[in-house]
Amino acid sequence: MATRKTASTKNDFPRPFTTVDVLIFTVIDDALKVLLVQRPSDTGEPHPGAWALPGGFVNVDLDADLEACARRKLREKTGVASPYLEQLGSWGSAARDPRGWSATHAYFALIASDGVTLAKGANAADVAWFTVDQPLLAKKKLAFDHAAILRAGVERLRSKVEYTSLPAYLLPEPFTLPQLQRTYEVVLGRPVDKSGFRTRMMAADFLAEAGVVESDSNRPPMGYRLKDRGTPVFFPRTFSPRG
Amino acid sequence: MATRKTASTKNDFPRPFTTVDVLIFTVIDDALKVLLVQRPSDTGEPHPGAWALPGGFVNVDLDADLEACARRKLREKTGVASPYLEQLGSWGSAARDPRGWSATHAYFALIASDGVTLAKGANAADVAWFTVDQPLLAKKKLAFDHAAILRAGVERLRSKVEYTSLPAYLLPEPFTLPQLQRTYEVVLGRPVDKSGFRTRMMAADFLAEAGVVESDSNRPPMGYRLKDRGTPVFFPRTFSPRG
DNA sequence: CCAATAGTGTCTGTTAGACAATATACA
DNA sequence: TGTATATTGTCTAACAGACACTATTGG
Repeated sequence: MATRKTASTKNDFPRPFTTVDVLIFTVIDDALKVLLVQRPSDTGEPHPGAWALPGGFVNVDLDADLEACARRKLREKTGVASPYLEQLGSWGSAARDPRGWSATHAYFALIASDGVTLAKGANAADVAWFTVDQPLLAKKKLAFDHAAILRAGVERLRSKVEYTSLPAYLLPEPFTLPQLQRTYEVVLGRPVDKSGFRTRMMAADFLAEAGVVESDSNRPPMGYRLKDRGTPVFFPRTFSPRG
Repeated sequence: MATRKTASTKNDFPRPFTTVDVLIFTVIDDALKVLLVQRPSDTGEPHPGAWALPGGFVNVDLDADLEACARRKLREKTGVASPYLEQLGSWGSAARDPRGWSATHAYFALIASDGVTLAKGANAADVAWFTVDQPLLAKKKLAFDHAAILRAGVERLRSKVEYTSLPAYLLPEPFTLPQLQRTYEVVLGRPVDKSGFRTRMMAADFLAEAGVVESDSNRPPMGYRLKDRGTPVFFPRTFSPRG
């Protein structure tokens, strides 16, 4: 980087805006949800009143790095401090923001819906969960290029759920295997075989028993916690290892 | 994004630098190579004389978007216009560049080594291919955080090679199946079974016959081209489709 | 006919998906 | 004992890895 043609060290050329946006996913009522915020209508900023991903400019004084910035946004909106957080990608162009050349760094977070208190502003309706479904994804109503970013995030999530333990981050601990299976099914949008699912989960060896959990009725299920919340598990893949 | 606290529309706060860096990979002499450029020693810029990834500041006037910027860097260094290009991720922090808060958008490109003419500057040795091996990856000699970016890129490449047709972009067309297999083996760093490899490639149905190719001796192999250079093929994965 | 590489066939252990059976609670 | 959910077991078709074999060229 930084092979500048001029011998000057001033670096006084136009700089794009740098922002961070966060896709915050959870599961509520057997549906995948994403957090959106409504943009202000009275400040002269772009896309007044439109729904957008939570995010904003990198604060050079507050944010040590991009991920810290993403965590700050998440904390400000949900109060959640320790989510699963992954970088999704970046989107930058001259056209995406009417104020000028801008580049956003998108992250996506997976959190459990319990214990989340949405941070409302003056307007009580300016932060809300939206169900991730065709209407939301097809609708072009989101601010900026946030619809495209959301589509990319959902695609990435669905893709990774096929071979990782990511859905476990969408549930409060302890959770049961039937709950986890339902979460997989919700994200994937298709049923999963019970027996194979259990075999797979146990073979991955990432769950620790946490005692039987009480349920509404019938046989009480075993509760589980993640052995290591820090890193998700990857299930075996194609081109399997050989000598 | 852009939920600024002040009602001002001036956006006149400090902006980080925005750069793009490109990991340019190819295969030469049965070894994976990456292109590095040597930083100038006489302009007062950071890391003088150190090797670095090709890249630099986004030019708000020249670059319509981030990918266009990456393509420009690639073209300037190699003359290659149509590589496989994929976004790798972004790295941004207050500390990574001594000149101030900066964020770089990293891309990685796969190109065939034939027909590449390295763009040399005044110093003929300032652009060169480096073999991607333990010495290079372990050495902390690269400028900025480029060693970390390189490690991430190699990891991503190795990972995706397990289940995609990416290595095909490292070869000039037409290529033969033995050549392609050798390329897989070079990137993966382990042997691959011939029969299974062929079955897999043919089943993926992404190669078009391009006539028998002459070789040094022995039985001449069939040459192939990609049916669609635009999109790589993904081989089947875990959690295979069910009704 | 031999050597060298290209390409195909076969065998077998493993596994994922489908589905059946059992276990454990409450009413 | 009945019912609903949790959990485990079984059966089988498909497939991947290992390895052997055939094909085609040049010498």
